[in-house]
Amino acid sequence: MDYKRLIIDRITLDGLDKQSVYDLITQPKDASMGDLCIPCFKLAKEMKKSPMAIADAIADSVSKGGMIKDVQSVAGFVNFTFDNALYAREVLDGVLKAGANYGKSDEGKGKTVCIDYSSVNIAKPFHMGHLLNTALGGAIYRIYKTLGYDVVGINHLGDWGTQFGKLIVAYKLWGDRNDIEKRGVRALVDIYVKFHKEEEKNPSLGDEARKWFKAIEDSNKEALELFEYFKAITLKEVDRIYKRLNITFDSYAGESFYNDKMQPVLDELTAKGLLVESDGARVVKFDGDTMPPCLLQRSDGATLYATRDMAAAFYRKKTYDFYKCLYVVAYQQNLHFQQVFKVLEMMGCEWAKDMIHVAHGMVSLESGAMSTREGNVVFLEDVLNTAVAKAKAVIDEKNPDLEGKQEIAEQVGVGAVLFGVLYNSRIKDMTFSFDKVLNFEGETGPYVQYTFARCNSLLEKSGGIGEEIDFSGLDNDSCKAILLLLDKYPELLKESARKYEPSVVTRFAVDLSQAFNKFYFEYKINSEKAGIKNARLLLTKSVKQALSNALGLLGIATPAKM
RNA sequence: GCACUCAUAGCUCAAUUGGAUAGAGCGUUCGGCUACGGACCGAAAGGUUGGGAGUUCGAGUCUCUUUGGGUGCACCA
Repeated sequence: MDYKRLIIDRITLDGLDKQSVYDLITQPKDASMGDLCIPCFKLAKEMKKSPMAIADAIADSVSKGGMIKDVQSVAGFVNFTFDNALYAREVLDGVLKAGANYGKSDEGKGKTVCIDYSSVNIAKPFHMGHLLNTALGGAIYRIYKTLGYDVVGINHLGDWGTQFGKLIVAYKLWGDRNDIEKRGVRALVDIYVKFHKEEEKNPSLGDEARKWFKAIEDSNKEALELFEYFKAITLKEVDRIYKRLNITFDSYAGESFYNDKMQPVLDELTAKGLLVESDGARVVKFDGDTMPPCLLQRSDGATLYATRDMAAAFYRKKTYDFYKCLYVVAYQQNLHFQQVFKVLEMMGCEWAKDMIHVAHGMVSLESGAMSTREGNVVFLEDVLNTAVAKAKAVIDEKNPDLEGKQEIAEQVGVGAVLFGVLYNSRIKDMTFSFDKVLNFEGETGPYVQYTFARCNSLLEKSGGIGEEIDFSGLDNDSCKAILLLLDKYPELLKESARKYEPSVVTRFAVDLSQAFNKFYFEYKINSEKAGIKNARLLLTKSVKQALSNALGLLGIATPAKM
């Protein structure tokens, strides 16, 4: 229900621009002030009256009754208070009728959003940095889908470049097929690290690597076979991780996919006179040197990262005709995307404005920045496994007779890790530590899951929700706080999408859990008489539903018991 | 050097985008199990929002400046 509209309709004051008043309506910071308010300060200029006088006049003109129980003018604010019982019925009805669809919208109908995320590098470990990226992309993917957009999840595989030459050399020197079959990417990483160590002593290895990469480009049979083999090994492992994280993609078109799609881009740039030679290489320069030039072709004719992204942009526009194309990539690459987007704009692509770099912070270790070459990485799988083991230990201690312990431990452990990386604004850097990941108390995934299980348990033990409902059982501050949160959820989802910030959803889940747990301790539910009990059960059921919807968007499971 | 970005409680972070007395969690101290699930709840302590100036009815939020951290600046991705 649109309560803002309701308020507007009740105001009978003349000479008021109702639309601008509508836009001013907001929730007071302090709930004791009321449920919605109009700060009148902005109206003061046009109306040439003091904010206090305007607030007084508006408040006086409002007819109370029904949903609007009270109106107060305080220091330039008009504060509206709802009738708690009516409001409760309205909100709970909305949540429960919609069920799993609560929060859904059709604002994205007919619009396609491409999301480039995860973009794993072949033969490199999937570490905590990738998790932040992947979890963000996956959540944004689901949030946009919920808002009615057609979403295309793209895993822009890092499956091209000289590192494959290096890997082939390393494999031929030290590779052990059995070991690779057994340990997968870890075995590849080991020989990759070894290559870089040996290369320092023996620089000719680098030439050898370049030779092998050229062989891949020339479709040499042996080189191509090994290349495909490394790719298969990596994808198998990565798919296993995606499955645990509830991540899916609609396209795996990566760097190698664009090999034959770059020349047309270079041709067009040349035709438009944008591509110029500089020190033997070809670049696009920017007016007034606002940015360093964008390098698109090396002096030896080879293409670069930016060239591939240009080709990918054109391909995506042509294939999907996107409304927006998001790149979930760490802020390290700010300049790169600014350059690529600007070049597109200079080429006359009006859709360049729809390209958005959703930048996020970087994950480092306490021992410094992560580096595959130096072997300073924490494999995500180890993190997940450790978290699951901890969850299992906690279950063994608190709930030893629980059925399906292993599966629930998986849901709780993985949920804790996912929740942890999605809790802060995406731009924040994070230093990974096991202590943080293994904390299951406070603002964490397990806390929210626990609250969900608690709701579930209450409903299970209630013996069902009867017909008789007395909403006065919800007429208290604790319930009110819950209702306000539930009511706000659809709006929060839109905010989350607009800002590309899954943390809005994560924080909602925590806020709602905190509000419910407070209520739970202050009031009895199942031991109350029927009318009150049923009203509180409806509230419980709504909270359970909202938590489930929110965690679902984050890719986190909701075990009924834990 | 230039560009981007961050700075809020001891620590990790919020703050409805310019609104009312800046809020949570962790940690610390104290309290609550005869459990509708203690992975919980309550209370206390903890702040010159890095510093300075400005814009206005009002600034953690906008502008300028300054300090400190992170990142990036040509043939890697």
